[in-house]
Amino acid sequence: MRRTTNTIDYLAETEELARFAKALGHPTRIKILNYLENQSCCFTGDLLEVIPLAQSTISQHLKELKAAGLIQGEVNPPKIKYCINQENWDKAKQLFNNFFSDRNIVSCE
Amino acid sequence: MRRTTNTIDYLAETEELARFAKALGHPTRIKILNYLENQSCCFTGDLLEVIPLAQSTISQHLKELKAAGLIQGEVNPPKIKYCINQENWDKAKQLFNNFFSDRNIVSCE
DNA sequence: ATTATTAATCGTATATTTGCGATGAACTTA
DNA sequence: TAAGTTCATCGCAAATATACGATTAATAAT
Repeated sequence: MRRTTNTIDYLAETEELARFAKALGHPTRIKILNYLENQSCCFTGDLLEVIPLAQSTISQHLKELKAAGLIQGEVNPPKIKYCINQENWDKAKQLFNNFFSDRNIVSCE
Repeated sequence: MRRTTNTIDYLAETEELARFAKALGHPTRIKILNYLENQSCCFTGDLLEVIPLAQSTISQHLKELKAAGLIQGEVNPPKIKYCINQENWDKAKQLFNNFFSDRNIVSCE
């Protein structure tokens, strides 16, 4: 990409919200998170039974969710147990909540 | 992409949420929406003063937000007045709210 | 009619995302 | 030690996203 021109200064909150939103921006990842919301935790193998994608593809989605901080993995040899990262989950919840609540409805011009 | 193998069947709600999230997944679009939340409406020109990107780039971001249903444009020659689409805004708010609230916290395994 | 203003769209370049199969790493079990 | 299980990572292909400048379209003002 040719963004040589500018490095834009966004508010930290703006970037954080965008990062969370981006992580949520794929139906497979929503489905994974919905699964985790109900199961509290899961292993990659569980997801393979629920989502018809290659193991490597699901692993990549998990990696992204982990990078965004929404989930965390805990080794439980030979498996890895994935859970929602409650701290960041709450942070994301807060950010989205604020975002949708800040609306200041006034008549236009 | 090589997704010849499967067309995955997601819940309508899942796809809808992912679509909204994807639209929010870029700091420029968050900034635009934050601007609209406070101003109620704006013209593309207003945004050019606030965001150091080319006019065509901002126009593209507006197009995406419009495609996601989060904003709407009303011709106000020779300008175009953009506002938040309240109906879909509320729908998105509801979807995110449900998503973050559905968490069923139980001990693991 | 001509010019100015505003914003969309086109064409292009590059980066990122999504997906797969194959392979590798870590640990268990036989 | 050898084979099995589980998951990450690599390498690749194709699609999509991001950004820009140039152009076009629509309307207003002169």
